[in-house]
Formats: sequence, structure tokens, C-alpha cells
Amino acid sequence: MGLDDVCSPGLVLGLGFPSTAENKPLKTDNQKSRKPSLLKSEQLANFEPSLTLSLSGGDTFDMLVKKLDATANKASNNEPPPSAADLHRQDSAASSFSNNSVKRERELGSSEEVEIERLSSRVSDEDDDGSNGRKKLRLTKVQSALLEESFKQHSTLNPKQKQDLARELNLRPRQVEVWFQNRRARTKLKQTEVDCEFLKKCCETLTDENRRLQKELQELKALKLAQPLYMQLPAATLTMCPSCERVGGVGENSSSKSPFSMAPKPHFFNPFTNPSAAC
DNA sequence: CTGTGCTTAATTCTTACCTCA
DNA sequence: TCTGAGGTAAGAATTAAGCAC
Repeated sequence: MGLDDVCSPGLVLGLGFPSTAENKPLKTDNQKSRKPSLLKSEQLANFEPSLTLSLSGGDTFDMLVKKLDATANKASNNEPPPSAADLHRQDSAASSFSNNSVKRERELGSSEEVEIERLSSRVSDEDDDGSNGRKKLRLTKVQSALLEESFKQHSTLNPKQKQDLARELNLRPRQVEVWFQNRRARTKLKQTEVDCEFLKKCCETLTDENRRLQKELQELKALKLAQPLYMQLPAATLTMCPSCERVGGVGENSSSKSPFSMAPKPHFFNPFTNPSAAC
């Protein structure tokens, strides 16, 4: 791998962002123009150059969609999930419910959402074994897959999307919301790790390059001192600084006839490809 | 069986932004 | 037009359940 492969001239710490607008979340009424900070975080969340959300278990996308459709239909018909294991997990998913907080109540925007919340609460009340410890929900594979699919389409949800997804997954909107929140956090963490690794590599490369150039400089200095004055820098061996494109020594004011003339540099300055640190 | 580390659902607090009086 | 209060959504930090080893 060459230096250019590791560090391109366009190196940006943010690693760039996709230009597509489709990943942007739909704005809610209260979010008509949510501003620079949000856009920035959205972009961070959406930018996953090396992170792909692949389907697990070797399922093709079509297979998954079929499975999800079937599951959604069953959920809407109150049919139990397919396997015994899934049944168990689904049950725990439906029954797990932690304490209602004032804050959560406040979050419930529509009456529909309140109704869903209330129905879900009912389930938990029925299953309540008397302990107040919070039960951890374990999402089924199907639920996770659908959430992932949805996350790929948009990393944030508007209230309607949340409602629909919650209904489809037989979860509370709050649970869908939390899942997306945590998913964004994990994405960001992963991206930070990737960025960190990338920067480490860049740092190592620069260090090596710097060491090499220092060595080269020392050698040139030593060579210069060792040569008699009349032998120093014959015109035919004059070298040109590729960085500033000026000929050092004798050919300084050379015209267009100069054998050392070069075409204008087509690239930006690149610390990884610039061969000379001595000028 | 127990301890440990990891994953992740859930909670709490903070921040940024918006609306409205 | 400016300002402060109140509300909302998202992120950061944290807690804790469940699981594998």
C-alpha cells in the first residue's frame, strides 16, 4: 500500500459525508429547521464508509423482506412468533417494561401513542411479578433485522415512522426510539474507532516519512561538505525542488528554455507525497 | 456453580433549537 | 426587535439485565 492509498491529498478528519439527501430524517412540526448541530450529528451518523449493515444468517434481502412481512402479518393477527425460542423472546419483549417516568409521559405526543403506551403497560402489569427491577428486553432476530433495515434507510425517525415501526414490531414506540438512539450511539462509536485507526496510520506514515527525509538531509549535507568547492553542484545534476518547483543553485533565473522547467503542479500540497522537506 | 467481560435496552441529564408571550 | 420561559428532540453518560465463556 502506497502512501497515497493511506492518505489522500483531500484528507479530512471528518472523512467526508454522503451527498444524498434521502437519509435525512423527516422533520417534525417542532423540528422545522433544526439547525447546524443536528445536521452535523446526522451527517456523522449517516457517514459509514466502512460500516455496512449486512443481513445475518446468509439471508438475501428478498428473503428477509418476506420473513418480515410474514412476521408483521402474524403480529397484526396476534399470532405467536414462529419458533419456541422466538416465542419466549417475544413474550419477554412484550412483558418487559420498566417504571413509567414523568418524562416518558411527557414524551408521548399523540393520543394514539398514549393509547399504545397504555396497552403495552397493561401487558407489563399483567406479567408483573411484584418486583420493581427492570427486565431487559431481548429483541428477536426478526425485530432486530427490521430495525436495522429501517436504520439503513434513515437513522432517525419521525413520530409516524416510529409509530408504524412499533406497530409492525409489536413494540412500544418508546422502545423503537431507544433502539434508534442506542444504534446511533454505537454507529458513532464505531466510526470514531475507525477514524482513530486511520489517524494512527497517518501518524505512523508521517513519522516514517519524516525520519527518512531527515536522514536524506543529513546525507546530502555530509556529501556537500565532503566535496571540493569546484565540484559542487554541476549544472547537469542540479535538482529541482518538486514542492516549490524552483531550481536550486546555478539555474535559479532560468527562462522557459531551461531544461528543468516543469508543468504546473496539478495537485494540492500533500505531505504524504511531497518528496522534499528540505526546502 | 461462580466470576468476568461484553452487548445492549433503558434511564437520566444536558444541550440546542423552536415557539410564544 | 429583543428576551426569557417553556417545550421538544437528540446526544452523552450511565446503569443494569442477559448472555457467553
